[in-house]
Amino acid sequence: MSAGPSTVIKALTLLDYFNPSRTAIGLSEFAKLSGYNKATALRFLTALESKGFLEQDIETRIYKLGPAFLRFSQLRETSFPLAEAVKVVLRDLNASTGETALASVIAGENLATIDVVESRKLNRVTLEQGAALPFHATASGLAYLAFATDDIIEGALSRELTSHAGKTITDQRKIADRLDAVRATGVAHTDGSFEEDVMGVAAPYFGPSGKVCGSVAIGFPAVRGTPDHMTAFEEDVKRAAMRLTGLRGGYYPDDFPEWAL
Amino acid sequence: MSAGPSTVIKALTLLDYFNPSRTAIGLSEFAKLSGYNKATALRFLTALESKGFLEQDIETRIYKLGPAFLRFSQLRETSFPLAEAVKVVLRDLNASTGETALASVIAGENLATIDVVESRKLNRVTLEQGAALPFHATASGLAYLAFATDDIIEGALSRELTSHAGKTITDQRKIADRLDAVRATGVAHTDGSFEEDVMGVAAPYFGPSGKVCGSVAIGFPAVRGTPDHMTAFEEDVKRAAMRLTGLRGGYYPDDFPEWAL
DNA sequence: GGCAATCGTTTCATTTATTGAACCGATGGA
DNA sequence: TCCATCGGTTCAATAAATGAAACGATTGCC
Repeated sequence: MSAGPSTVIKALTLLDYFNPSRTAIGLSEFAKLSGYNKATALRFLTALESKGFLEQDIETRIYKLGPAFLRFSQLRETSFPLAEAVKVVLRDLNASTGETALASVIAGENLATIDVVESRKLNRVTLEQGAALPFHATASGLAYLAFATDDIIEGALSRELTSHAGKTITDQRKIADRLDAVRATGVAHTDGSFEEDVMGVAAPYFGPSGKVCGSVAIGFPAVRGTPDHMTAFEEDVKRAAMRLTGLRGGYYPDDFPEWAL
Repeated sequence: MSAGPSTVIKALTLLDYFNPSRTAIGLSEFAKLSGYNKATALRFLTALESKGFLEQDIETRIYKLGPAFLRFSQLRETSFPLAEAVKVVLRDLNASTGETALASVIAGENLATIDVVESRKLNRVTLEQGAALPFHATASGLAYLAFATDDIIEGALSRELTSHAGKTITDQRKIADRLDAVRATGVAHTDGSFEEDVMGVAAPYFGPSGKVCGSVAIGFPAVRGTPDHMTAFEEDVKRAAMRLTGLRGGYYPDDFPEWAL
């Protein structure tokens, strides 16, 4: 059962080691993180750099994400403006709930935050843009997974299920149950599974062929997760996801709980 | 003297076939454009798709640029906000000149438009965002090349120098002369070399290690290229490039004509 | 100031993934 | 109905990826 270890995939995987708190990486660090041989890593890095996907500081020899992303995201947006639609939807979701709103999208094996509109409350949830969201510990991740294909679910859960907080669910069976619940209602909840005293509510949005693309969510301090708030939150989040689905030209899949819309 | 044709580079090169007027490409078209075997192209495409760099419409099987660019450009911007700085600079350049302002950045072997602020005049130059700029026929290209390393210059000029308009310079020696002029003054001009009756003025901007990153430019109808306009335009463009260099945390290289600043 | 660790980089024999012609079934237009 | 073209698959031949070791240059530590 050889998965076909394409060289291209290996090279592109190096980019996944960037995150909001690690924006610059050197050769040796790449080699250590990826487990590749230093020579191999170097060849990948120079290849990526030559196409503008990385940028090497000529003095420190350290690598950063390159200008190609500027170029291609620009290009993608002209033909397929998602970023703008996301911004609008999140602003409204933030306005109606008063909480921090975020949207995520699946890119490869990662669910990545693509935009955040923060709450203006003093006690609020602050998120890093561009961060990867663990599938099993966030509402966004659960909302996405619930409507993903079986092999994606399996792939996501077969990784190590890190415990991020006291209430993180690390049992694969329990997560499967949670996903069933999400499928039934169309929304996902978390309560202290990503960070202590932080709750999340999320709903998936879909693409043109009924394929789930990512999720829309809010995050808020657990103290504000009172029952009456929650029902309002759920409605708002679902509406936001529906709207984004529409703006994206997407369709809900057949197995989506219609009554939940 | 085998150049070592890395598979990774070949795969990433496929992405270069996207442009503002071709935002979706099928397998066979990729194979034809790139000259790769269909099987090879397919393997590259699925690899790119699996990492989110491409997105395949499940019905038409056609490929588009994927969501990974959203993710990584977001990530790049949080640590290194260029897009915003560019927007500000271009708006001011547009305000002071009244003409269409654009910024470009080198990504791999291409000089790509990353942002455009259009003139509000009726008779104006309209540009497509994300388009690749030919080095030899645009002011942006000449401004960049003039301060690039010798091997980049050679690489850029060794490609076929397509004639885009009546006055396009396709003679390599003449272009070298133009580059000398640009080095002396710090600004590049074009007059009808990219499109008839369109003029351009451009200046390079630099990165943290004194390396040229791209250029800032304006494009305008040739009728407005009167001598007094031109001197003002040059000053405005140079100032804009200087500002962008500063915002980017860049430095001018030692061989930059200081009196030109 | 000198020693040691670590950095990025190069080399080269070994291995393994990449390559491409031919083939397949599906789709769609003439 | 036929033919062209689409996306995708197969498999032997081949060419490219690999990794241990070594190199020189910094860097940091005693």
